[in-house]
Formats: sequence, structure tokens, C-alpha cells
Amino acid sequence: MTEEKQEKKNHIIEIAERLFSELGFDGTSTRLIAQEAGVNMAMLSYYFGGKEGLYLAVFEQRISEQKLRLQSLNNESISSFEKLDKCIETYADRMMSNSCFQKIIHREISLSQRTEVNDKIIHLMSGNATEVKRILLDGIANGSFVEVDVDMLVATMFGTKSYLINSSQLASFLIGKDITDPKVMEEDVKPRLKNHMKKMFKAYLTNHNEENK
Amino acid sequence: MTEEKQEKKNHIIEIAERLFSELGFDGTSTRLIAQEAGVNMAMLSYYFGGKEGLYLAVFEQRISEQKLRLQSLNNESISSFEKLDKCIETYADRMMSNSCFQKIIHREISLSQRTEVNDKIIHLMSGNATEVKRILLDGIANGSFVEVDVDMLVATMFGTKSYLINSSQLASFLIGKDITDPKVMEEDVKPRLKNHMKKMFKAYLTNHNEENK
DNA sequence: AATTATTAATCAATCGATTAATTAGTTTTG
DNA sequence: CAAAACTAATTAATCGATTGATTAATAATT
Repeated sequence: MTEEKQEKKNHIIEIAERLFSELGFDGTSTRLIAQEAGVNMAMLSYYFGGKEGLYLAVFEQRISEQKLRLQSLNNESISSFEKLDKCIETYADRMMSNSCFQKIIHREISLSQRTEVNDKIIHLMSGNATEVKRILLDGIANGSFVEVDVDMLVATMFGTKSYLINSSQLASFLIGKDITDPKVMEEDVKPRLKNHMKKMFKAYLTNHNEENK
Repeated sequence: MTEEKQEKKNHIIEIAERLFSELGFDGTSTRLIAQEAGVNMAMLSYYFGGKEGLYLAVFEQRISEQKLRLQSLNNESISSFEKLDKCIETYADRMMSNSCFQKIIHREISLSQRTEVNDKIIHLMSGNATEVKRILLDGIANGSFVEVDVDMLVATMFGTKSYLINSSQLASFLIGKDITDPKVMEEDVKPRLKNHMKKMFKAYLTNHNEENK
């Protein structure tokens, strides 16, 4: 059955994604993946052409879901502040789910090898960064926002979220709760992150009392 | 010679640090380390007891330098704003150097294994986070700062810097320059990061016009 | 002479990948 | 409709390569 086969492939991808995120690419053996997925090791090559192919399949699977709908957001006729808020909202919602994939992406970026996967990631992520940057630049151009270092502000936006996901052990210590617990993440961390980002960005982007120096 | 031996050990550690940061722990073979360092492979076990021991040695080497002198800063009798500025300054200076080690640390945290190394990192990094948190809490307590979500703000501080270092490929695209170039990093990125962080933090921590809702 | 440092060679273990054989499922054919 | 032929899916076993580690022999230093 075609759909049955696809289900099995998806199951393998799901397992592989988790293991890759926990153990890294080199740290995850095909034997372990096969064992955890409950399939024969040869199936990985049969389905995906090998370990590298499976790794790529994980990205193919997620990368479409991952594309933020910021382009359409940027075309809406709403204020720059509303765009920014929606952007923060969307990003936080998206990023908190599939944290496994986020970890893989982040680790893959920090290494500088495996160029095929790397190129895909860079293309995807840089596209997102560009959209956020445009919202900020537009806001500055139409006078809604004060002039700030846009690049650094984008780094702050992505970096803050990234810290909570990728340094979850540290963040858990900082907050005093186990961030990896989905309930804590959803009901505590996510709302606080959204609120924090919105307030801080607004305060910074409307701050007029330090024009000199 | 004891010092000559120590020099050789340090040289190996230096090479290993770079390779671990570029290729990851599992992705770096002992043969490659020995080759790059120009020593026999057996020397790694002879000196460090094995690959894991060498990995630990990298941390032992760096972890002392890594400890920020924030405790003393916290005892100085200066304003909360000055403390915060100095904190940002110190952190940016420290973090931009030895970015290799920073990458290793970050990757090690995002994985959740290799517990001995992990514990050391968590202990070190959480200590730093606590100090920054205290500066912010003190500032709020004495009325210098507006009440904000301190934990999230600490995440922003560490996350922004982490983004520039660990996602340097993305950040380079964002900024339009090669961040990995030390000259660019020192003369462009670092000053901008410091300036950005100081202004944003100040704007956020002195913002009084949105108390409602 | 005795301890330390260094080398080349080799160890077992594990890696990803592939093979040949077997089962299951589908299609063709009488 | 059912037997045969064929294709796809799955398995166990094995492949060569590479891994980290260790050995026994040699060189250097004390």
C-alpha cells in the first residue's frame, strides 16, 4: 500500500528527528534509529538511500511547515506595530512546537559542513530574517519606529527564542521550572516570551529621549 | 622537560578545541586531532587518557578563564545602570574571543548527554546567569529599573550574543559581512552589539508609559 | 641504568552500507 | 477463478572502512 508505506516512512522520520536532535547526526547510529523505529536497518537505505538521505528527508518534511507566513503579513495594511506583534506571536508559536527540529537546525548551522543540508537551512532561515528586517525598516521609514540597529534587533529576536529552546537546561535553571515539559512551555514560557518581546520591542522602538551621542 | 611537555599538551588542546568546535565531538576523530597537532595518536591517550579526557581537558583549560568577574562588579558601589553597562561590556568582550569554545559549550548544552562535561557547563553558565539576574533584580528593588520579566531579559542578553556567535552564517548574511573575520567582529559587530544592548536595555528598563494592561 | 617520551603496528568494536534469501502483495495468464 | 509469474517489501548476515584504544619496541632524557 502506498499510504501505508508513507506512514511507515513518516514514522521513521519522526523517530530519526528526535534521535538526531538528542544525539546529533554523528552520534546517532542507523542501528539505533532502526531499533527505535522498529524496522530493519536495511529499510533506511531502501527508503531513504542511506543515513544522509534520511537526514535530508527530515528537513524536507519540516522545512515546508517551517516557512513562516510573513510575506503575506508584510502586505497587510496594518500598522508597523501590529505587524511586529503578529510577527512575534507567529514566531513564538511556531518555534515552540517541533523544538527537536529547531535543535537540529541550530546545531547544523553552528557546524559549517554538510553543505547540502546547510544551504537549505541558510536559505530558509535567512528568508525569515529578511522579512523581519523589512518590517522593522518599513516601520522606521514611515516614522513609526525610532532609528535603531535593525540587524542587532533581529539578532535579539531570534537569539532570545533560540536561547530558550537550545539552552533549555540553562533556561530551566533560570526560570526555576522544567522548560522541556510541554505544559510549562505552553502555559508559562510561551506567554512570557511573547509579552516580554512585545513590551521590550515597543519600548525600544518608541524611545525618543536619548538622541544625542 | 615539564614546561615543554605542558606546551605540547596546550598545543594539542588548542587544536582539539578548534576541531571539536568545527566538527563536533563525534565528528572529530582522534586520528585527525593527532595529525593536525603533529603528534602521534597514542600521545592523546598518554597525555589525556583518551578522547573523552582530552575533551574534558579543553573545558578545564577554558572554564577558569570563562568565569566572569561579575561578583566583584556586583559589590561595587555604582548605580544599577553602570553595573548593567559594565556587565554588557564585559560579556561582549569575553564572548567574542574564543568563539570556538563558545560553540562547543552551546552544542554541548543543546545535547543532553555526556553528563560530566554537561554538569560543569551548567554550573558555570548558570552562575553567570544568576549574577546578571541579580543586577536586574537589585535595580528593580531600588527603583532604578521598571519591573520587567527578568528571566526573559536574561534570555535576551545571552541569546542575542549566542545568535551572533553560533549562527554566524545567518548573522553574516543578515549584516552583510563575514562575521567570522576577526577584524569585522572586533571593529564592527562587537561595538554594535554593545551599543544595541545598552540602548535597548536602558529604553526597556526606564519605560514607564505602558503600565496598564 | 632507569625513567619518560614517542613511535608504528595492531586490537576489538562499531560504523554505514549492501548482499542474497525470503516473504508478502500484485498482476498476468490459462 | 485460481495457478503462475512477477514485483515490492523485509529480513538476517556480512562487507569493508573507520573508530578509539592499546601494545610492544624504540628513542630520548635524567
